[in-house]
Amino acid sequence: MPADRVRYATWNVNSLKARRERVLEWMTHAEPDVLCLQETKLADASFPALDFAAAGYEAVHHGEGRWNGVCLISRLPITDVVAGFADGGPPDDEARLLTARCGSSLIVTVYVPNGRAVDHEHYEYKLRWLDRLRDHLDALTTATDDVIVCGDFNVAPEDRDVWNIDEVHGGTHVSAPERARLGRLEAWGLEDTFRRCHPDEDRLYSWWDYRAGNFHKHKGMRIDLMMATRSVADRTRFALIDRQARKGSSPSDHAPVLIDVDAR
DNA sequence: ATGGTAGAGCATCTA
Repeated sequence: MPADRVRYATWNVNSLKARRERVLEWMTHAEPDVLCLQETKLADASFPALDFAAAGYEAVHHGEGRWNGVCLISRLPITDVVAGFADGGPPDDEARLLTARCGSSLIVTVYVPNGRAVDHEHYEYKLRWLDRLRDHLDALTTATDDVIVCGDFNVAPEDRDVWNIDEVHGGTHVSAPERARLGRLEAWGLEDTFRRCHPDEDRLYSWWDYRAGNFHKHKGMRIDLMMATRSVADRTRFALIDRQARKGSSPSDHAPVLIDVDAR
């Protein structure tokens, strides 16, 4: 990785305890400068910070134990760490949001609530959560800053980001209200950098259900996103979903997404 | 055949 570019990656690992060796191995060949993980399913005390330190990375983790959990792993110095929302509202019961400055960029990693079904109470939580995310950004930064908001959004931006719009369980991930929240983040000043690098390609997914052989049938969705402000998006030269990392024994149900950004 | 798998942890919840 030449020093004139910074490589950012995001990966929902579905338990860092189960995926620790696989993540460390992936890092040795993908060589991200900044890696955000979701669904670590770890308490902070169980986070394997030493493994990442030995590989040359600083790390911060925001977890609760059994579910959720997000972390930020970086070769660049990590400062200004904020766990959860900074919007002035009540604390989130669930560990889904972590913000920090890595070098000169503000990195926000998210594990957006799944929603379960559009008529479920959890779906309302998802919509409120996405509203709060925008307020969180307003509280900490502006769209003229170098900001990356990445992670598992549990929303597919467009119909072409889903293998079959009619088969999406419970109608979540593709509903108009969720996409409207994504649109509000875009209106705030964030851009889907992966889509910008691949404007015309379809069937590019980042998640495949473990069940029913969906990965091998390529029945997936693109729900893991690298959103960034214009100053970052304009310098994004490369974007990739690493499907190789979804193969082999004991994979996560998500593939990592990475982008290379030219240095200023 | 209206399910299927995986991870938490030990009955069932979450995705």
